[in-house]
Amino acid sequence: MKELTIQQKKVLQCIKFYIKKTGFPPTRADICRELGFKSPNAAESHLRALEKKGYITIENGASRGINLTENTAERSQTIPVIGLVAAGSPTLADENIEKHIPYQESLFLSDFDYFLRVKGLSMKDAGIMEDDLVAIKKTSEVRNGDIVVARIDDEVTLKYFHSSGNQIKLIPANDDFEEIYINKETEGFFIEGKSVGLIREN
Amino acid sequence: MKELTIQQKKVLQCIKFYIKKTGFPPTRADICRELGFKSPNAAESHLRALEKKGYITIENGASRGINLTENTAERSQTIPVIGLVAAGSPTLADENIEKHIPYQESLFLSDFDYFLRVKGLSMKDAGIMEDDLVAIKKTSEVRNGDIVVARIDDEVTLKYFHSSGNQIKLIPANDDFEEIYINKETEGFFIEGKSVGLIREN
DNA sequence: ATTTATACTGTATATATATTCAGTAAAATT
DNA sequence: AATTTTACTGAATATATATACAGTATAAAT
Repeated sequence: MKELTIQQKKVLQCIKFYIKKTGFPPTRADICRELGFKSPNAAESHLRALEKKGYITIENGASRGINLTENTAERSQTIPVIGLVAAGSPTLADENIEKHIPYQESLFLSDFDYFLRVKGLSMKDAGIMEDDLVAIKKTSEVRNGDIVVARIDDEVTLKYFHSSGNQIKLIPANDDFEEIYINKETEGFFIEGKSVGLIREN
Repeated sequence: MKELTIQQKKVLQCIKFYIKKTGFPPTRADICRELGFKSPNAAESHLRALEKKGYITIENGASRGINLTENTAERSQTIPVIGLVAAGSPTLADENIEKHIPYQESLFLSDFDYFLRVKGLSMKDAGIMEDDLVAIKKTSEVRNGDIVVARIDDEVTLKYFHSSGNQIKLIPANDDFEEIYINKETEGFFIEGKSVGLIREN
């Protein structure tokens, strides 16, 4: 889908927010009020741009006849599932996203940013099995004992985190795997986030 | 909430359907068209009745200003979480329900009836840890290799299922636990359901 | 260099829409 | 028995709303 401009994004967000708040879409005048426009035509032309780019449909002649496209509506309520690939970091770039699954607040105790699809059994003894979806919160603030997503150059792994002084240990939960020792200042080392939950689809 | 008449239910259904179809609520005229009324006042008075009974709210003066009440929208049903207690079966009786958590369709591949809070580590090697929530589908149709909720008299356990001929084996996923052998016709033996997914809240 | 898209203000207007008023009639409540 | 609620038709209307038209100005694409 074609990229939106900053203003168009604002208008789209405004529509979503208005629907969430009131249960029905805004009028041109409502959008102007929310975003500070002084002419209804400002809203009108943004709406036509959003329509042209496929983010909404407009029923001509109908009041509040704005309908969020399936993609548009979903994107606000779904969480991406990202594959844990050996090379490449788990970014939210489209090519890394397996699929989207419905999101609900308070599914876990903490909020989170994406699901990571687990490959391999290096965290087996922590009850994390192949193909499990681990809920990841993007943060570099982690504590000893946390299960973290760590990146070393292009390799991304899920391990227990333990730091003492300047040294960091990445500890697997499986005797068949080796511990990884890194220095805090090591180039290419980065903590992507930490696990805050898990879903197994069986 | 006060009971609705047949006609009022029809109008409410009509509103829900219209929103699902178009993305925005209907006008009085739209409702008339859908339900065959010849006067917009027919819709108007039904709407006011629905408002009075608390099923919708109406923003006065706004076109299509109908908002389904939270209860009415019913989109996020909740699913009970049941504790796996040594004595007593996981029924949906209130005293066994820990809490309710929001439910989302298609969270797992199969639908399910409740979550079971896991106690103990008898299924550790299957990646099922203490306090995990196992999504259970109530059924007695299970296959070899399924993880099932089995009841033997008053004891409820989560185990791998394996039957051959008349004999059933309940196999733990932890060497510290023993396999359980039962005859199909054993009194007090019952398959409550099977696992179709798992959530770990961390 | 020219066209197209973005990003608005400002005015005008046909019509889409909510809403009131006047009735009729049957069913349910009080 | 009297009142309220339900369930409409039918007409009227103020206004909420989409939308076209006339501009201005800058940025991006061709």
